[in-house]
Order: sequence, then C-alpha cells, then structure tokens
Amino acid sequence: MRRDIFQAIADPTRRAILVLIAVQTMTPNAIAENFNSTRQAVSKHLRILTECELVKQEQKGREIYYSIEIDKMKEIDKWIEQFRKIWETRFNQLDDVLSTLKKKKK
Amino acid sequence: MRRDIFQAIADPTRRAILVLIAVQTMTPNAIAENFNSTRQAVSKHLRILTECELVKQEQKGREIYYSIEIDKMKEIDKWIEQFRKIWETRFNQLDDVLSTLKKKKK
DNA sequence: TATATTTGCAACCGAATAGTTTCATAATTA
DNA sequence: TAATTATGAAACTATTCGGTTGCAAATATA
Repeated sequence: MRRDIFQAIADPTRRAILVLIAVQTMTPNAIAENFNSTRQAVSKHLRILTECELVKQEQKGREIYYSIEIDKMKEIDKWIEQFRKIWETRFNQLDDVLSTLKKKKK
Repeated sequence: MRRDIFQAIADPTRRAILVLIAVQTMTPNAIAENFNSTRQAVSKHLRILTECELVKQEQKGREIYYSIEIDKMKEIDKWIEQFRKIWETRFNQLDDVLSTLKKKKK
C-alpha cells in the first residue's frame, strides 16, 4: 500500500475535502453532503488522508471533527520549491534580456 | 483516462524524471539509465507527462530531448497557494501570541 | 431500555495503473 | 545496402484504486 502525500492529493475528491476542511473543521457526514458518492466512500478518503497525516481527527461524543494538518501540506510546497527556483531564475533572465534591450534602444 | 498534473506527479518515478530533466534536457534512454525499470516503462511515463504538458519534446535526428514545462508546474503551486495563506496567517497569529507574552513579561 | 444517529470496517467489483515482453518505425553508421 | 541504435506502440498481467452494499460498535435521545 503506497501512501504518500502526492498519491493522496492525486484524487480530486480528496483535494476538495482538503479545501473544505481548511476553512473549518467538519464531521464526515457534513463533508459527504458536498459530494455525490456515499458517506463510506468519503470515509475511505478520510482514512487515506489521515494515514498520510494530511488531516487530523478530534472526537467529540459520537462525532469526529476533521481538520487539516497544515504542516504536512508544506511538504508538497517543499517539493515544488526546487522548481520555483528554476522559474524565478528564468524570470530574472528574461528581465535581464529586457533591460539589455532597453539599454540598446537608448 | 484521467490525465491531470496531480495524477501525473503522484508516481514517484515521474517525480524523479521531472527533477532529472529540470536540470538538463535528456533523451529517454539517458533518463531510463537512472531507474531499475525498462526503457519502455520510462517511455510510458514520458507519454503521460507529455500528455498533461508537464514536459515537452525536441526531436534531434533519431533522438528526442525531453525538457520540463515550468509554467505547468506553476499550476500545482497555485493550488498550494490557498494553503500557504493559511499557514502564513497561523504563523502571524503565533507571532502575535509571542509578542503579547513578551509584553506581559515586561 | 429501545431506537436513532454517527462512524468505521469488511467484502466485493469494475476500471485504472505500472510494469513487462514483443514488435514496428525511423535515423544513423559500417 | 545491411546492421545498429533510438524510440514509441500494442498486448498482456498483477496490483491498486475508488466506489458500492452490508454490518458492527459506540454514543445520544425518546
């Protein structure tokens, strides 16, 4: 069973769940109301998100409130980071080209 | 056939390919040398990455050089953006708490 | 206490995934 | 021209994935 954050956010329903509970903590029932699939399907998604620690639970009586584990989201950001460096460099290079052109014009 | 960037980067081999060709353009053969699976398997990964426009090809004779489509990578960053806002806010709130504590100490 | 509610788990199913082997095509080289 | 090299496509396979239905456990309410 592969269970990492990238595999977790590959599914559009799970991405939507993350966006939902990022705004406020929610119970599985409340989350499921936003989707066409069954509550059990959403429950399975929540299990996957919990297993890779992208969400955490808080039991309150018979209800369980799910909330986002924002620190784990940073790991995805960390992976993107190495590419961000590239596009920022390319942007600066473009900037250099533009300013060189400007100087030549003068 | 679902073919979006999140599904594309879900596979660890594809993520490694992206990191590899981010540094320099490479041919499928050169890329495949870095993995234990067959050249054909890598070829399939490249097709998926090409289909969702995360990489582009440039034919040179019988060789094909693959390079990263950095703009497409920004789309992932864009999705992370909404969560970045959250963790920055939380960080600031923590900052407020700390400075309040500091003031009380004085 | 009996009933309703909230939730997760197990078993099953069809589709998708990632890999393999085999083959075809096009370009280079001997 | 013949052999070699670089590549992608097709067919097949085992495994995983996302969904379903049915069930059990725990808590709340009548």
